[in-house]
Amino acid sequence: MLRVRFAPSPTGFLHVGSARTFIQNWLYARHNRGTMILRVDDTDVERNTEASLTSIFEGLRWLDLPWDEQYRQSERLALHKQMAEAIFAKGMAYRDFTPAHEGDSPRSVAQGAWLFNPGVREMSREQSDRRAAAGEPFALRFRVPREPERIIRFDDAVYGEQAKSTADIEDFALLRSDGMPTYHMASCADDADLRISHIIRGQDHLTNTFKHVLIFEAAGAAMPQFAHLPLLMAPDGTKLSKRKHGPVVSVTTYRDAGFLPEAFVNFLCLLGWSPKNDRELLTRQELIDLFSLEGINRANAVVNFKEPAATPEEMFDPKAIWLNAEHIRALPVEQLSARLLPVVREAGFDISPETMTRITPLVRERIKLLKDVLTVADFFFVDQLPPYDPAELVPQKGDAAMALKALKKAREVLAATEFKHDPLDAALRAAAQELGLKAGQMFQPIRVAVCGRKNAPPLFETLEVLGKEKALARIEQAIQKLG
RNA sequence: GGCGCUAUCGUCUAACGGUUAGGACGGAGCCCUCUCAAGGCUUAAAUACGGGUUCGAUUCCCGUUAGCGCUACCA
Repeated sequence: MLRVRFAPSPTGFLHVGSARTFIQNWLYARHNRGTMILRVDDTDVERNTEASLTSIFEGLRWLDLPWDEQYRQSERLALHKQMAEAIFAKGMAYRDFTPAHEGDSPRSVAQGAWLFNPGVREMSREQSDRRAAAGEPFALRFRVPREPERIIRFDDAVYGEQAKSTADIEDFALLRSDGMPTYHMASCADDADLRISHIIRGQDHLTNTFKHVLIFEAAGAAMPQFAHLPLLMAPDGTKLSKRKHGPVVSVTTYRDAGFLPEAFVNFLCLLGWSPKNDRELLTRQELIDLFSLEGINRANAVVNFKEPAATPEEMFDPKAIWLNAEHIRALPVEQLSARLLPVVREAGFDISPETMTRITPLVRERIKLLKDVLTVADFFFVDQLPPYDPAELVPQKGDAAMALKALKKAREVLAATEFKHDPLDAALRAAAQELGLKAGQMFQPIRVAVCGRKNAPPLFETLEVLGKEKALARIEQAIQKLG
C-alpha cells in the first residue's frame, strides 16, 4: 500500500513551495490509489504558533485536496523518544553533555566542517550514566560510523543514486537536552511508524537524507523510497521569503486575489514537473492521471512574479494568471456564477443569484481573476453610475453634436424596442443607418451612457441584462450631460 | 571553508547520441470585430564556457564558472 505524507511545521503561513510539495504528494497518492497523510511537524516548541497552524489549514482547505489521515508530532513524542532510546541502547548514539550553542553557530562553520564535540564520543557508558543520573542535561547524538568510514547510499527517484561518506556527516542530535526529539528523529520515527512508503519533499532535504538513512538503518526500519523536488525560487534567484518578497509567497494571497484553486494547483504543479506532452492546461483529474515522479525536473524553478509588486494583478506569475483565466472560461456558467457571487457580495453589492447568472456570460471571457468582476461588471451592480467625463460619449470621428443625436435617437428607439439581443441589434443598426452613422458611432455613445466607460461587454447583451428602465434612465442622464 | 545538487528562449518546459532545438506564458505584428475581451495567424527569443569520447553531442565524461542546498540541541 502506497503511503505518502506532507509534513509542514507550523512556524508561518502556508508557503507556495510547501503547497507545491503538498500538491505533488497528493497527486502521487491519488494517481496510485494510495494514502495521503498530513502530519504536523511541531517539535520546535520555540517557534510553533497556533496562528500558523490555523493559517496552514486555511490554505490547505482552500486547495481542496482532501487528505486521508492526520497526525500531530507533539502527540507522538513517546514514540520518538522510544526509538531514540532504542538506538542509544544499541550503542549507536551517545550522550553529549556539552552545553548547547548560544545564538547562531555558523561562525564555527566558516572554519571547517564540524563533526562532533571532541572527547564526548569516547565517554564511558558508566560515566555517561552517572552524569545523566545526577540530572545533568545532555543531548543524544547519533554515533556516525567513522573508522572505517562508510559510504551511505540511497536511490532518489528524481536525483538518482546519491552517495556520501560518513566522514562528511556530523554526529547530529536525536534528542535535545530538554528531551524533545529533533526534526530528524521525530520525522524518521514517524515515517517508520506510519509506514510511509514514499517521502516526497523539497530538495533542501536531499543531503539530510543521508542522516535519515542512518536512522532508519539503526532503527531497523524499512527504507522508504525518496523523491526530492526542485526548489521554488524568486525572480532574483534567491529563495522565496515573505520578508524579502512579500505576500506573493503566501497561498492565501492567491485565494484573496481571486484565483481558482484548481488553476493554482495546475500552476504550482507545472513548476518543476512536466507531463512531457506539451499539455499545460489540465483539470484536476488529468493531473491525477498524468502525474509521475519521472516527470519531475532537477533544476530549481522560479516563480516569475514582479519583484517590486506593482499592481495586485501584475505581481503574480503571468502564467498563473493565464491559467486562471483559462480555468474560469472552462467553468460552466452556473458554477462560475456561484464563485463570483460571494466576491460581489463581499464588495457590498446586493445581487441575486439569478442576476449574477445573467451577468456571468458577459464577464467570463473578460476576467482573469475572480475579483476582476468588480471592475468589469461594476455598472450592473449600482443604481447610480459613478461620474464620467462627458467627452467619453463622443464617438470616433464625431463630435458632441453627433453623440447627442445618437443618444436622442437611442432614447426614442429603445423605448419602443423589446430588450432582447436580436431586436435591439436590428433596431439600433437601423437607427444608425437612418442617422447616417456608422454602427460604431451609434453604439459607442450608448455604451458609455450605459456603462460609464468605453470598454465594456457587447452592447446588446449588456442592455438586455441591464433592463429597459435603467438603460433609458442612464441615456437620459447622458443627454443632460451633453446638453 | 567542507559536502552535495543543478545549468535549453525573459519565465515554465520538450527533445532513444542524428530535429530547421519543439510547446506554453509573456512581448511584437496582422486578422476578426459595435468597444474591451476571447479567438485565429505570423514573428523575435535558448542549449553558460572550455576540453574530451564519438562518424555525429542539448544529450555521455572531465574541468571552469555561476546558482542553489546542507553543514543547529530549526524544520
